[in-house]
Amino acid sequence: MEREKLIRFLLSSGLMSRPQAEEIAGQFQPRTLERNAFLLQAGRVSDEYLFLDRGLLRAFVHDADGNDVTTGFFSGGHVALEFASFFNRTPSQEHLQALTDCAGWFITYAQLNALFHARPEFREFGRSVLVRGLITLKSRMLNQITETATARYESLLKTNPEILLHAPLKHVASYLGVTDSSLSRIRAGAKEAGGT
Amino acid sequence: MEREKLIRFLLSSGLMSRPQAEEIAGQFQPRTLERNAFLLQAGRVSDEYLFLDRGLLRAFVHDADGNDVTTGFFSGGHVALEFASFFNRTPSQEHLQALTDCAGWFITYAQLNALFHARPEFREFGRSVLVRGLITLKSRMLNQITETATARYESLLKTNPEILLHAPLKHVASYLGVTDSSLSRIRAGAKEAGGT
DNA sequence: GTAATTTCTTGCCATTTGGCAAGGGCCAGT
DNA sequence: ACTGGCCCTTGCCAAATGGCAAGAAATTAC
Repeated sequence: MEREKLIRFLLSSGLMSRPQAEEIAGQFQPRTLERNAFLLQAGRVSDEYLFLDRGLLRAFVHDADGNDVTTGFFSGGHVALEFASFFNRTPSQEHLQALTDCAGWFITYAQLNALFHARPEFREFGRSVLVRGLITLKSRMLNQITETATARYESLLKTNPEILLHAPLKHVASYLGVTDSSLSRIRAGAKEAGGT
Repeated sequence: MEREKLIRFLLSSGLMSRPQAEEIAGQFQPRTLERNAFLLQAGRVSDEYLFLDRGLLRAFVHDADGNDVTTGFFSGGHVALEFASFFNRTPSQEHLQALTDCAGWFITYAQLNALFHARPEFREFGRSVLVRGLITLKSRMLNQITETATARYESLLKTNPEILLHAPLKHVASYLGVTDSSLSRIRAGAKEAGGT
């Protein structure tokens, strides 16, 4: 079945049985995005809880000086979502844009709440997604504070190489908290060190 | 009633009525901590969902080089908790330690789940606490990436001055991602600029 | 009250990173 | 095929921050 990846994602939490996962997955609707299309624009309220099957998205804001700052990447097998806007029903600060063609499965806020109400196991699952988001962000923060720019780049290279294949350097740079010229030099340095 | 601050915290989400908040608050038990006492030690599983009435706590880890890194501060009026350990029932990576004498109200994991099950409005509230945690951390991350050390210090000074009153400089420094000597210089500079 | 410990500051210099601008390569649209 | 626009790199120098060590100040322990 085409929803297999979504079902496996629901099961990955260890909080529900396969039949339960299949039934929940049945509620999701297909969603595709072409490269450069926006899943969400700043100022709008997010209404799609999207599980990304394949493709790559990035989240970004415009900072005070008008520069783009990439706040996150979402790759296949994960939920691609601006939690704050979706759950609080408030206008998003962020844009979510496809870096490559994307395909996935979504449910709306109303559907999600109905499912939370009806299915305790899905409730638990929803909580675990939020907690995972917190854990990821926390470890990124710790990495940001304790590691040099070079180490942060190498760590991204190890854990999320697909990002570096599809995202332009400047997006990766602002995500890592360095300028694009610095990242270019870091990358040049890494290549040289690795090649010797 | 002494639980008033907790009740007001429950109400702050706008997700329940006063009688509901009062009844939920009644389930919490009092908790005090003396300065330097640990609410949670790394390696143990957190089992107290603590609302902090007054006092100040800090969360910290030991990084690869054996240095303390402060990952967060918790002040009165907020939940002081290591979400990952509490919700996933896994050993904590972090220590939570009182910087001043503290007092608050807690419920255990079992109690919290029973309440989530029995009271949909408390479930929603629990979710909103998680989402707030994510928002806070995200904005800290953005601040870390886009602002200089000086700006980060000044922003902390504005939004959480109580931290600077009670936490030693080195803890604040690692929280802000600078060395303690740099923070000392930043502070000297700010004083001078402000005083002129 | 005194000694021990921790905390904070400061000087000196090294390292890391940023800012700017120029140039080359590559891709997309016509 | 041409052309304009990104994308990436690189040189030059400036600015920000770190590392280390010494000493003053404050706090804590006995």
